Amino acid sequence: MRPEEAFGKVLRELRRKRGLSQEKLALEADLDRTFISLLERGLRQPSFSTILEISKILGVPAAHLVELAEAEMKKAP
Amino acid sequence: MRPEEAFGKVLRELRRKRGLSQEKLALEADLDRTFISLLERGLRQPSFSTILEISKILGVPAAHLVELAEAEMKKAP
DNA sequence: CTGTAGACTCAGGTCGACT
DNA sequence: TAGTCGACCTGAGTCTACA
Repeated sequence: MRPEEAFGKVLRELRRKRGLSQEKLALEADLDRTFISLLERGLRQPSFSTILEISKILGVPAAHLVELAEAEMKKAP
Repeated sequence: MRPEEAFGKVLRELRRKRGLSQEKLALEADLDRTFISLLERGLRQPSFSTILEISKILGVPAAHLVELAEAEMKKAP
């Protein structure tokens, strides 16, 4: 599983767990809604600061987001 | 402290602790030496996959790298 | 609410050369 | 060994619009 896919999967799971729409998340993270869509589908990858922004809104440390993505990648290398 | 600076600081510390030159790190991480230089000085920020590559060579989980950078940012917000 | 597409800007990342 | 410069190319991130 590629990094973008792993990140996208984790992002979608956490966002839904928070009951947030892509639009709401995008708005609060100061990003574009279409970009969140691309990220979740693994078609784009985030930069470091984007990871920080998103994790901030999701209410988890960025390290945790990354940890989940890494774990996801190890499932199906 | 901006994200790029925090990441750069942590990167430089870990790299030196490993006794690696920028060039060696760049070579193994499949990146450019000048880009490592820019990263360490906080003039550029890494993408997600770049964080993964670098942490792999440094022998730490990417989550740990991010964690250290986050901690660095909290020192002087 | 989300996926998608086109067009756009700017920064991520490369490369060669010089200090 | 590391910093820097200039040119270059790709991809991160935006915006509008439509299904």
